Amino acid sequence: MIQKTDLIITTPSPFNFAATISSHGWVDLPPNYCDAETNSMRRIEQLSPGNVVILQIYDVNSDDPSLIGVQVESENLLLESEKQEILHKLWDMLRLDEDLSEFYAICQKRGAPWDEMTRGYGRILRSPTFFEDVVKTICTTNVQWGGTRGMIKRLVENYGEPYPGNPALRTFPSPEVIAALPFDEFHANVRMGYRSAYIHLLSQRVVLGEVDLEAMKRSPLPTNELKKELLSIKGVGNYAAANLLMLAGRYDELTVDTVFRQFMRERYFQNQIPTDKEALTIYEDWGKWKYLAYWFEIWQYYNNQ
DNA sequence: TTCCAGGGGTAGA
DNA sequence: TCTACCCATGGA
Repeated sequence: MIQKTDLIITTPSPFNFAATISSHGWVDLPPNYCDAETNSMRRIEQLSPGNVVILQIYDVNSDDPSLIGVQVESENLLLESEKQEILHKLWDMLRLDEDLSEFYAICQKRGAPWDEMTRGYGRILRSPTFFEDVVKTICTTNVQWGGTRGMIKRLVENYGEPYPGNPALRTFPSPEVIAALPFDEFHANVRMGYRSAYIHLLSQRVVLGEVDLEAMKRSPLPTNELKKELLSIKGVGNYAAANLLMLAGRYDELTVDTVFRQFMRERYFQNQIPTDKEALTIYEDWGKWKYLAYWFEIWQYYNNQ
């Protein structure tokens, strides 16, 4: 018997749900699904006791952006602890605990167009586990976006836990599931090229306790030291480490990739190709907020074209 | 068919 | 720290 449970999250102000779910491509990578028409997001998630549920996350009222609704579809009536787990995970995914007041104050002082940022922009969607964020980031390297989507889709379809009411809907696979697979089988099914070895190895190291990704996400270490830890993960280089720092809530590094280089060339260098060093000087005075400044500019640039 | 993508690992300077 | 070379995969 399908159960539906409605939950409400009251967010800190300012918050902009639409800007958060469309903040980057993560909303289009399974087990996340974007419904552009209703401006909502769906996610298939496994809870601690093992239950797989469907989360439909939406704006309760566009006039009151501080309220987020969550409709949970499940096979069994939800326990109170499961409701709390869902709220906790969504709080983390939407980064509702991040204090952006210092950044907003700088944007306000700079005036237009930066002051628009203070209308709740800058909370960039992430996954409930850092493992999922690391795997997805590795699958964005040296591949076009369509390729990334294909890899993650195959990973979820092959190895995610199915939702009982519709086995086509699956969760993001856990490191335990991936680590237990024979590598050849995993490699053949996910078709991630050389990335599959990195992800299989990472899963094994997580299961063996050799890498604690959740501790990295919440590490008190200075950014440069945390970056070294991230770079020690095979498959994570400069671009991926910068993306993961951003996902861990640190904005002092920029993701130098083909998107960054093309944007900088068009926006700041009159279509002449700058060196990476030259391009990086553009956001230097944003200090620990570099990535959010870059994110806002590129988000505006491609949404207004 | 060839090219190359939201790069990274490794070896060798 | 920098450079050269190789790396699977699939879309264009």
